[in-house]
This record gives sequence, C-alpha cells and structure tokens, in this order.
Amino acid sequence: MSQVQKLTTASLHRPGKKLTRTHAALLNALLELLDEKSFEQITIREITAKAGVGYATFFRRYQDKEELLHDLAAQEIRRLLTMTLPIVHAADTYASTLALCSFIWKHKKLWHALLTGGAAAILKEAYLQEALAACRDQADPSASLPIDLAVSVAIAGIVETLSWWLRQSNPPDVEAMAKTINRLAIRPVFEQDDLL
Amino acid sequence: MSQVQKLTTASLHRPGKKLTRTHAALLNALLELLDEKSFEQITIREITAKAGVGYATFFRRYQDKEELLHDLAAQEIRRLLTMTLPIVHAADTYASTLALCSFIWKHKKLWHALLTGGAAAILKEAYLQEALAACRDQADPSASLPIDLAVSVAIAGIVETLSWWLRQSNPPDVEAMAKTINRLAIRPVFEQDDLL
DNA sequence: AGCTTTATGATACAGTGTGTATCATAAAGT
DNA sequence: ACTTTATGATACACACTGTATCATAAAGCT
Repeated sequence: MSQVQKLTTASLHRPGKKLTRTHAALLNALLELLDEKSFEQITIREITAKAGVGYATFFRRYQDKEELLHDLAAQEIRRLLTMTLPIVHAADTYASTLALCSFIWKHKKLWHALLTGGAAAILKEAYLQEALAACRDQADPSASLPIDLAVSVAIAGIVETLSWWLRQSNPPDVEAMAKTINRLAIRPVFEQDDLL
Repeated sequence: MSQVQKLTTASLHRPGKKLTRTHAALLNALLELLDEKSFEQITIREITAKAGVGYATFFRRYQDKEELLHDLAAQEIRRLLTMTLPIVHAADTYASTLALCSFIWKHKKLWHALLTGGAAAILKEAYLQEALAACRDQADPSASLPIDLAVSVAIAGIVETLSWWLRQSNPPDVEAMAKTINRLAIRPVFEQDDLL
C-alpha cells in the first residue's frame, strides 16, 4: 500500500521488469489515489510522488491526467468487456448481465472509484469506444436504431445503473441488478419498436 | 452580440434594472461563450470580461464556474421541465416526449452547448435534481424500481439521446426522436418487469 | 570492456488561472 | 446629506501545469 519507494540511489531498477516500470507505477499510483479522493482533486505531482517517479517523467509518457486515466480505464474495461460482449451477441442476455454484475461486485472498490465523479465520464467514453468497435462488425443494417445511438444509450444506462448500485448503503444483490440492467438498458435496445 | 460594454465611467447602471444587472450579465456571458468553446476552456476572466463586470465581482456571487453553470442550467431546465413533467404523470408519454423534442429542436443551438462536453455533467445533475423533486411526491411505493434509480436512468437516457441527436450532421426529425426517447428511456422504466 | 542511446531524477522556470484583500467610487436607501 | 451596499480596478499569494536543462543510471551494441 505504501508505494512511495524512495528511489534516491537505491538498488531498484531491476533488469527483470521488461517494459517501463514507470508505466506500471503511474497506473498503480492513480489507482491508489482514486481510493482516497476524486479524480479532479488528484494532481500530477501527487501521482508521480506516490509512484516514486520524477515529475517531469510523467509528461514523457502522457500528455495529461486524462490520458493516464483513459489508459487505466481501457485496461480495466478490457477485462470487463469479456463479460459484457456476450450481451451484444444476444445469446443469453441475462447470463451476461449477471456475469457483468458479479464481476463489478467482486471489484467494487475499484469500480466505485472509476464510476464516481469526474472519472466516470472518461471511463464511459473508453467503454463506449470498445463497445462500439465490438458492435460495428455485426451491426444489423435493417435495425430501426442507429448503432451508435443504441450503444451510447445502452452504455449510459449500464454505467448509470452500476454507479447508482455502488453508491447505495444497502445495495440490492447481484441478481436483482442484473435483472434491472437487462430491463433498463439492454432489452429496450433490442426489442421491436412496434407501439408508437 | 458584442456585449463587451466598456463600463469605464459611461452612463450605464440604469436604475431601471431592479435586481443585479451583474447577475444577468454573467449568465448571459457564459451563454454566449458556450457557443464559442467548451465549458472547460472558458475561464472566469473571460466570463467577467464579456459580461463587462469586474473580475473580483464574480466571486461575490459564485464560488466557481460550475456554480454559475449550474445556475444557468437550472434556469433553462425549469423551462424544459414544463415539457418533461407530463411524461412522469404518465398521461400521454408520446405527446410529452414530442413536446420535449420540439422544444429542444427549437433551441438547438443553446442545448447543443449545454449537452456537449463538460457542461453536460452539470446540466444532467441539475436536470436530475429537478426531476427527482417532481417525482418523489407521487412515487409509487409498490414500484419494482427505486425511484432514484428509475429517474437517474431515464434522465441519463434522455440526455444521451438528445446529445446524440444534436451531434448528427443529418439528424432525424422531431417525431422520430420522440419515439426513440419513449422507447429507450421512458417505457423501460414504467413497464412491468415480468420476464426475467 | 568501451561507446552510444535512451530513460530517469531533479530542478528551475515561465505561464496561467484561482481566490482573496484592499481601496476608492458610484448607486441605492434612509 | 448621510449611510450602506455593490462594483470596478488592481495587486497578490498560491497552486498546477508543461517545458527545458543537465547529470546519471540503465540498456543495447560492437
């Protein structure tokens, strides 16, 4: 937890770590800081300090805070998509949302940080991009809904629901949330728009 | 449009304006700036300059940019809610969403600014608060969905859909969007959750 | 091993925006 | 006319950012 490793002239920089120890240290530092405060309140100086990395070094890899968060978000979302993707493939949507909710619940601390406050917008954007890329392939041209709109609204609904879930003091169980997501975010996108 | 009124020692400050000319000037200045750039890029100095108001004066009324935007958002949303509220009362949801979309379309330039980028989060929050306040009264205790969650997801869906709409180069017409909002954001919240 | 290239740490620095404090003046209230 | 309040105009202390510089450690290459 105290990752502050003074690298003054100590014997770190093991040759074992192949690609950029710095990289991982920054991601990890941001992750830890997100547990303590909101993304907006975190400064680059804090991140580099906790990562045990020089301040200027940050800008050699990222342009700004947002880019680092986007990197972190993409990393976590890639795992999550393994759960979410089957939803799109329409096999068994309930099983998929259930898997999604279970996954979130297992890592609720992490996802609470990612889905709360200013971080949520960036995470949602990364989520949206990944989901869109995955959906465009098998997009149904005869669909009554533009694929971009459908995915945008579905993702927004999922993110909103999960965010609400993680903020509750007495949160519903995983099964209930899976049903809720299915009802509010997934089914509306797939069903026929017969009435009105 | 050039609202930059030099107030050096000119004969402004008409006694006619009763409550705080400054107040309105700031709101108006932000509104105009939102047409030129995104909310994040706007500085308080710019706002006060365009409003023809002293820089320090800003902080006598608002704590920060966000508070001013929240004020502006609340103002615009109050009008919009006159359209949206009937949706909740479940009389004729299509007529309500149609009214909502027509209203947005009529003021699309304004709402494009409010629903795009960093401003969207604050607007959504204001929208959510107003909608929640309006819904709590007649909340159905036997509902299968917590009222907070239902409204949150509905608002998120509406905002997401409208935002998508206003970003299109060849946007669908008002009727189509009303149907879409009805299908994606309104109906899912009200329907019975029979299956699964 | 010796030379070269690259990644880092450690500062220093300029630029920008924020929020507060101060003071004199104009507007409004009495 | 006297008092109170709102404003304009600065000035300032602060916090962050993003860039530049320089010396050093690590890694790669011959």
